[in-house]
Amino acid sequence: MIITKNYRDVDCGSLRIEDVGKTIRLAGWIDTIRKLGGITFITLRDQYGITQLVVDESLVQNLNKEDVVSVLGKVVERSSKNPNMSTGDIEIEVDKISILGKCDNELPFEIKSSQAVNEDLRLKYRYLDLRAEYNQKMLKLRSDLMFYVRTYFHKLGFTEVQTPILTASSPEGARDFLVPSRLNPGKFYALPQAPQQFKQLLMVSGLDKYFQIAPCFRDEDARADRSPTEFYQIDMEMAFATQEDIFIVMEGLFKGIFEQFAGVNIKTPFTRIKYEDAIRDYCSDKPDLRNPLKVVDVSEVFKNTEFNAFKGKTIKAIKAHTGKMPRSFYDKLVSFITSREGKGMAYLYLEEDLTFVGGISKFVTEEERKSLIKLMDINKEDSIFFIADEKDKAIKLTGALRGEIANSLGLIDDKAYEFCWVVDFPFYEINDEGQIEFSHNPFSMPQANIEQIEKDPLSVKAYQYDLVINGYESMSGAVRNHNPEMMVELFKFAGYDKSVVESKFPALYNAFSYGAPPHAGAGVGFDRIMMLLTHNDFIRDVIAFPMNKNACDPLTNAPTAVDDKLLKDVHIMLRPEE
RNA sequence: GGCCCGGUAGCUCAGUUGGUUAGAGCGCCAGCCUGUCACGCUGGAGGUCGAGAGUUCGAGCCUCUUCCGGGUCGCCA
Repeated sequence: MIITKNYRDVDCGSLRIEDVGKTIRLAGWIDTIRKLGGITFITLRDQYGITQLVVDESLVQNLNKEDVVSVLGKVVERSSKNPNMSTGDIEIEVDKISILGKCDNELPFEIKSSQAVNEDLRLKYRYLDLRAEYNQKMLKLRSDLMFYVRTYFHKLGFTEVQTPILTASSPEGARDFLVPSRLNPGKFYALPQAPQQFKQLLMVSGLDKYFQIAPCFRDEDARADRSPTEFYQIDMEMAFATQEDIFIVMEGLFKGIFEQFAGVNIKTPFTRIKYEDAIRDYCSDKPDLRNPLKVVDVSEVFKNTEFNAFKGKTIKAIKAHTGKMPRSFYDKLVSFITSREGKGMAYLYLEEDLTFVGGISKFVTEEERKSLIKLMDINKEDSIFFIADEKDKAIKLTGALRGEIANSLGLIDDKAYEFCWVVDFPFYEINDEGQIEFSHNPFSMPQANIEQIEKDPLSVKAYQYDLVINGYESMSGAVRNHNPEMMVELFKFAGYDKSVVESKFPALYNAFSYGAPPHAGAGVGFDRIMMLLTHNDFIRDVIAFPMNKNACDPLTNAPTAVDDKLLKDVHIMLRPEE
């Protein structure tokens, strides 16, 4: 490691007992000042650590916490050592203190405990927030992770390519961020949602293996685990590759990352779950496999029910060993469901004598009771939770309920990592208007030929895969369709004619008719990996300068209004809000 | 855009049924203190209770409007 030496000889984390006797200079921020009458202890902090200074009363006038200072002194052995500090065996007897940068203002919050502070204030003073030890570690981890990823792909012979930031708006996917063109009045660039088309063009260009740690931009609303504006993606693509080739490369990457940075053993190959099985067993296409609960469809059991809420509905059930629980336990789950616009949640509890009590027990016939116990393998002191609704909604609500039940029963080991591939996504789906549309993206390769697709489009799967870690979709990819004629046919089933393909994706469509290799690839959410490694549920906590929920940056005040002249340059006139 | 939660000292929060001068911990300032390491002890300063309107003899507390922040659904790979 290099350390600059104009203001200091060593950093604040490296002095040890064997340095005793040296005269030395240190520089850093004043972390704490503890005055004990004639003697004062100061801790000096930099990125690398903390060193204690012993200072005479005469030298500490005018010193504040967070002043940046350079000190000259002698390393001495402490009379009372601190085993919790790496530099705890020694301290510096200070002869001279020079102030390099004064901290005149009272701090808006205490740096050590900034994690507890209102996020908006932390973001406004992000440079102070970042001084905290946990944030210094986060920045270092991000850097080390980036380096690890680059090294991994370089070792495998991948080539990193920078693709454009100002590009064309694409009609699929999320809302684009637009940039007006000064030289082309009335026209706009779009920031890329992902380098998707460019990396496929690189395959046509003859690049065998591409990767990039790419900024991606999507103008959609934020979530705790979703950045509202921009995020980084580990983007990769390989020519002459199949789904299996991608899995081998990416399993190696994830195994390496989690073994190196989380210190856990990762077994490969990862579990694979078909999309339809994930929906059946977990009511989710991104199942958290740390959660042991499974879903059972019990619509058949209740096909003759007299219970109004169940009549004619898709009924999903989850069994969990709860023991006797107070009414409030179930009420909380019911309100969890109703807050998601579910009609409710029914439940039953199985007593020692295997009779149902509570909830909807009086509506359950003897025949239904027996079928349920058999079908769901229910034992005494289990609860069963039911969601009854239209099919899609029942699946959505049950998926969420499965997580909520596990959380409230403490069934999830928050230090564990569970990986699974979700594969065989459907190529098409049917929308609310009864029309066939692409379910994922139209450029993935179907697992069928055109004749088969024509017979039953909705049954066709795509070579489309996600990697799910602890319920987070952490990677998504596909084998791409590199055959332009087939692509035109596939668009036809979704109601688009050839001209749509040609006009919406001109570069890709044209390129594919100049000799395109079969290719496949993936994109990994870099920030999501950071969240998983740090066991953090908030994406803004793993980004150096994040924006808030409303896509504003309290530090720079972005976005800002601009001078009329600048607007004129780019041919823009603002329309007043209603 | 919908729903839920929050906004009281620099920070984190408490504040009862609407009732006297709105409190605590941390931080800050001052004094004491020579082995602390979240130092300790004593004292002090510090408030437009997010904003506006209403109800009331009286509002931090009730009602309405509005602004700001967070979570979530919609949206989003």
